[in-house]
Amino acid sequence: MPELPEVETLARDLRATVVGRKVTKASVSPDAPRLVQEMPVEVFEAGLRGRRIEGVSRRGKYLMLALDKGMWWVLHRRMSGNVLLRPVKAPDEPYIRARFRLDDGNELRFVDLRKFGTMWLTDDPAPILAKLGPEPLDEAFTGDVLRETLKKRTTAIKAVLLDQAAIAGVGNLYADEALHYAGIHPKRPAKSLTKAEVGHLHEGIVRALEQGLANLGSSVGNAAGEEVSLRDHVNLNGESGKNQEYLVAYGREGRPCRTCGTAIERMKLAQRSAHFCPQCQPLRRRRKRAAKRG
DNA sequence: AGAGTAGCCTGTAAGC
DNA sequence: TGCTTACAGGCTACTC
Repeated sequence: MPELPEVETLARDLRATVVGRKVTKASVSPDAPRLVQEMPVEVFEAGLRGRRIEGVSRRGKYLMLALDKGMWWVLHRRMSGNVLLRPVKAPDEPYIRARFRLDDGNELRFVDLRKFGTMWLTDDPAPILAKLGPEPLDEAFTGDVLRETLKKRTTAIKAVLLDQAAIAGVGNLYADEALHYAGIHPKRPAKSLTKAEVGHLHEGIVRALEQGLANLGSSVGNAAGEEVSLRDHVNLNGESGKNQEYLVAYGREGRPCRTCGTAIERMKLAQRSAHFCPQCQPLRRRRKRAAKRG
């Protein structure tokens, strides 16, 4: 699913391909009535027409395209949203919810099986992004910053990692990965983490996200060998990422922990599946020696 | 105010 | 075999 590494990969691909291009036509499918936010679809389509893309950035899981005339095109992929860059004449993929013709013979296609994706056209993106917490890959995001956030929270650490107001851009997959790297059980109350554990978690978050980014994202739901698979994240050219091959926790239920060989377990937490190693990520501190009985 | 959860959405897979 | 149900999950809106 698109989290920080997947959205950042998309932002980088777009920066290399569509900056300087002009949108000559925008059309949103009538079967995606929730795609455009806060304005009628016709206003959105007319507002994008003729706009030049001047820059591409990312905040949390939001993709931001800076347009001329001070406008911003903001996009959130949610669960199954993908952006593809294709020649106008290329055959359609299934589930195209909107298309944006460019002035070079290509078009951007927003493909979204589950229709959770959202877009805005605005002269001020700040309200859309207002609740987001710090960017985990910024230098300003330190172990101390994370410790300040966690010390007030009584809920499970994994629920906090999923809270975009606590840390922007971490979702279910990278939260499981970060907790595994840190050796922390997903159910541990956030405020119960020691200073050392918060340090390990900080390192785990950065490590999980940077590895995902280096591998151009995780594509866990796509059928192997399918050229353009649309059940999960694909990049601008339609290819899957590679990070699913390197995951240590997410989606590995029943398979051996890469550290100790114990079977990875799955549990329900905060209405999400949480994957963890019961040996490397114990809920309670293990006794140093087995208790003697009798 | 923090915590917990229904609902949005559709294809796949498990269960009867 | 064919139908029903559960599941995947980012985020908002809602309740307690």
